[in-house]
Amino acid sequence: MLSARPQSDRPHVRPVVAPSPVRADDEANRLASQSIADTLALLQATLTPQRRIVHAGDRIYQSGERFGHLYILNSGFAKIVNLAPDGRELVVGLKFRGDWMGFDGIAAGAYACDAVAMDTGEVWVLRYDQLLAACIGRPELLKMLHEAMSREIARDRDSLMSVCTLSADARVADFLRYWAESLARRGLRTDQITLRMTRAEIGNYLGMTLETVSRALSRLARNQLICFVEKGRRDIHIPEVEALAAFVQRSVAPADVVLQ
Amino acid sequence: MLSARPQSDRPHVRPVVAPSPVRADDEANRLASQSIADTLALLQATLTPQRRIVHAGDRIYQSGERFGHLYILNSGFAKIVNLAPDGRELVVGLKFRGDWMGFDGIAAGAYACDAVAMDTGEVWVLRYDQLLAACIGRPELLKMLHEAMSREIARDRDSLMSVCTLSADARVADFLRYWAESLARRGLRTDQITLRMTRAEIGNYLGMTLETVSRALSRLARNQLICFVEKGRRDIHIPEVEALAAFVQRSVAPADVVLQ
DNA sequence: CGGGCGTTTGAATCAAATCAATTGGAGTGG
DNA sequence: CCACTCCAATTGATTTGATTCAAACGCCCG
Repeated sequence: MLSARPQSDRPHVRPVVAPSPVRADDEANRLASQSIADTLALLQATLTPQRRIVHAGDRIYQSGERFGHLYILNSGFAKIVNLAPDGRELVVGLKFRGDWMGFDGIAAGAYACDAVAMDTGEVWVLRYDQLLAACIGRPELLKMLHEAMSREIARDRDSLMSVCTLSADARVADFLRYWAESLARRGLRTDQITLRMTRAEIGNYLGMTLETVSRALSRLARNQLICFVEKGRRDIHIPEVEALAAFVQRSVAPADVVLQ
Repeated sequence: MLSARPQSDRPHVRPVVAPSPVRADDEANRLASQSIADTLALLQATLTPQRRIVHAGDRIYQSGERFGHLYILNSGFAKIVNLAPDGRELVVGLKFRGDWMGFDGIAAGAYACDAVAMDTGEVWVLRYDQLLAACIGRPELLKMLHEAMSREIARDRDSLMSVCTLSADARVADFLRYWAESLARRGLRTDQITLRMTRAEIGNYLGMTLETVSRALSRLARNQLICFVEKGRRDIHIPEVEALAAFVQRSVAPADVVLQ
């Protein structure tokens, strides 16, 4: 567990000062943010979806419920919880502004998961049949729908990749990176994020126990990749998102770079 | 691994039903098989897809390649391999007759994975734009497409569930169960299956090492849940698929039922 | 026949789970 | 305001399941 001296071989701990105020990614994020806004605007214009305010803990839809609607998060955060018939439950996805929910119900005619709000927010409700009807003659709507489904498939595979190939520390780092990146793409600040999940939930999402999550976070903090913001350990400050990505990379690569 | 806490001690211990020669599942499988055949027939009738013969090891599409086509397996087996920029690679999906491939490319405009044939088979190639055009005015075609994407999303989540909540032994058992079930749904015999993957590949798919796969198989064989067919350890005989499912269930549940 | 690969199995090691104790903040009620 | 509980989180000690390292076997094929 305790290995090589830290200080020397830690090129990633750069001074907290932002290197350059405008990075290449910033433009990409601006575009992504705009794209999400455009999507929402188009939906609103063509379908005038029903709006629904949700609060932390509210179920947007539930496993077993008859499929009929798709949902889009206009604000807030949500988690997707997969339920096995035997009682196992697992957080299989996190949703942010502009994300779609409910695709899993199309094939079976009933939802296979619960979608649970993690914060106060607004959900737009679309009747699936109306959406399909609206898609006829509006190719951009269909394109949008397919892209959302495609993104979900690609994202799920990345999750699988993460749990199958990364160590616990790297998985937690990757989780934080993913969360921060998701915020960045929506034009939100990423230097300080508020996790809306307990350690137990994070662990459930990442396939590890809550103690392991806690230890991993402590190690990341010890190595300056993150730091906790004053009272409570829910708010996390990330000086450099790139440093987290770099850490994940190194943990995969040959080297023996380990957290102290 | 982690204990995806069973929410309560729900006694789901269903009795091991006496194996009647004609099970309820048989009818479901016949229907599923018919549905796959219908799908293929419809596609052929409306789009006359290009047919392509592939052999084990052939790439159906490759990561990075510009997206433009969707692929449907008419016969044979294929695996989907996700590639991370850092070189990690992971089998994230298995495909059987009637399965679609290439959805992951829609959003990004380029495929994110390799699709690799594991056997000689036939792939149908559809131009995505033609498919979309054909969907206008043929709702059943669009329905079919969406159901395929939905199924993939649901399946990916089940995979995640498997790697996150099951022990190595249970994961291997669940893998065999899934493979057998996939064959059953296509009207193929399931009592004896030929794995088209090495232990290393299985391990990669399940997030464990090849040695662990080998040990798990040995334990399953020792407990009569499977047995190897004469020469070579590629062919596996599964006396009762339900027994594998039951084993997975038990390994999740409280009890201390463990393989010898 | 011999080489190469895939597989099996054993022994040692290690990362993460489990068990257990403690802290600390948030909320409640006297 | 403090005493109290409750629950999330941290941290340490220990156990355990899986990986790693290593050796040997069996099958296929030139």
